[in-house]
Amino acid sequence: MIDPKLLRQSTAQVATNLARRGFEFDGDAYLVLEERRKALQVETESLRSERNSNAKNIGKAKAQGEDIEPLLAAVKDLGDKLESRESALQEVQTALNDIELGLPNLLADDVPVGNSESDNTEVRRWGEPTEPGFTARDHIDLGESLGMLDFESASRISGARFSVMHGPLARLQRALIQFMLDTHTAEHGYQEVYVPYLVQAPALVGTGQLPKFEEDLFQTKSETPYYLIPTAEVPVTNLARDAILEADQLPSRFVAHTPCFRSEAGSYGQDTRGMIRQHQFEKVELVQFVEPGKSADALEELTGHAEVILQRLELPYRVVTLCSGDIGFGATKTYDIEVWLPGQQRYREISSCSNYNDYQARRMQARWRNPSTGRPELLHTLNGSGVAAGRALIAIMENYQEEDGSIRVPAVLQPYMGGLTKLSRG
RNA sequence: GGAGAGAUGGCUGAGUGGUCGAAAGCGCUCCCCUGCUAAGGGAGUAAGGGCUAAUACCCCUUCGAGGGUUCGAAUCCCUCUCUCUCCGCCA
Repeated sequence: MIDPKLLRQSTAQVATNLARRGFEFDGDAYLVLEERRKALQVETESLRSERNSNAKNIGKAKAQGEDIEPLLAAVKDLGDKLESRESALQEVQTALNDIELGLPNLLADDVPVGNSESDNTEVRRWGEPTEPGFTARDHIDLGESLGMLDFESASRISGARFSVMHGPLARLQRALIQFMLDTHTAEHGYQEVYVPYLVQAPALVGTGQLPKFEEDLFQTKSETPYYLIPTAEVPVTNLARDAILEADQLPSRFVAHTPCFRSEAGSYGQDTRGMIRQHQFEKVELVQFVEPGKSADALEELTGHAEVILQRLELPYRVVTLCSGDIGFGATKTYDIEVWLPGQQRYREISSCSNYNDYQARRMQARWRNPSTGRPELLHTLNGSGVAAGRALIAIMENYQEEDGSIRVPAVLQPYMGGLTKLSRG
């Protein structure tokens, strides 16, 4: 959520910033509502104040044994009047809140303007695109011919956009997850957390998936409705909900491995084959809570933590800054890390690292106590994949393939594979 | 799933219709006192919102959540959620 004060004091600037995203914010309509809110709130509160002092006087009079009938008469129609103002105020506040929850975050100044993925700007590259010296096969071809990737069973069980992995390949994904968790906890200062995979609506409102993107989520039919998490960002970031962290607790870094569930509504026709875009995938997620003012640096650092994983896996990648038209709803700035996939002859997203500044914190009331003011203030939240396990698995398969269709195991993962150095048929 | 108990400020815990945003204690902050330490004395110490140039006043809201009764609710009524204890079931 954007600071409501900023919204009403600098409406035009906000609208200009949001326009870079192609988001149209009707500032005038907002200000009309805001004026009504102010008038109604001032009126409502003064009526309440009047009622309170009357009630106090009645109490005093009664205690002294005086006749309270005239006082009661004087207060008679106050209740009705107050009630009508309260409900009018409530209505306006709900309308304002709906608008505010529907606004994307303000963009950082250095986010490039653009309309689509093609306008993202490359920041750096690491490694050279793998040249196997033969025609590279894609992960589907490789996995199926190894007998380790089984889309047929998956579709029989669950339909499209699921996969079944067998034996060493399934283990390789587990190895990857272990390796990533170990690296982030031992070397990057993250604390591992285990979190619920089913969450309730307020958690998703907090991180920004709701109310606007409900169609991307799976929901249970239970008596209390739950949503399956689309990312660990949701439960992990909500750890700070309604909290006031002390200054010495910041920065606070968490890492979690969870499955992620996405309905992928609207993605039909894209990446329909293979493991690139599925309803269920595994991800290791990094989340940070930091002091405001330090989040820009923290984003660089967090992105670096994700990059380390790819470097250790010796997977070529590049980092791009998402442009204003491609960046996510709640982010103020996002770096995508794209890994080279020889089977597709292009870079594909494997991690997305975002700074949300106080956008999520405001929705969640996630605060810290600023020692210089002594007051609770909103903190800043960041998150990034560190990295998506399913896609990392694809990247390993395609980048480590041999001409005979076998797949070498990256050196850093071999200890997690019981010393196995190669995935091969039979 | 069954039975019972409970939810109050950073913590413990009082408060069953009025001056209660809330006793007392602990903790914390500041001041005083005291060779040092220990002890002692005093003052302060919730959050959100409105108004505002203001983190100054003033006002509103909040005692698990939501509704209701009332001139007035932490206190009475209803619904829900969560926590704890015991039983059952289970990984």
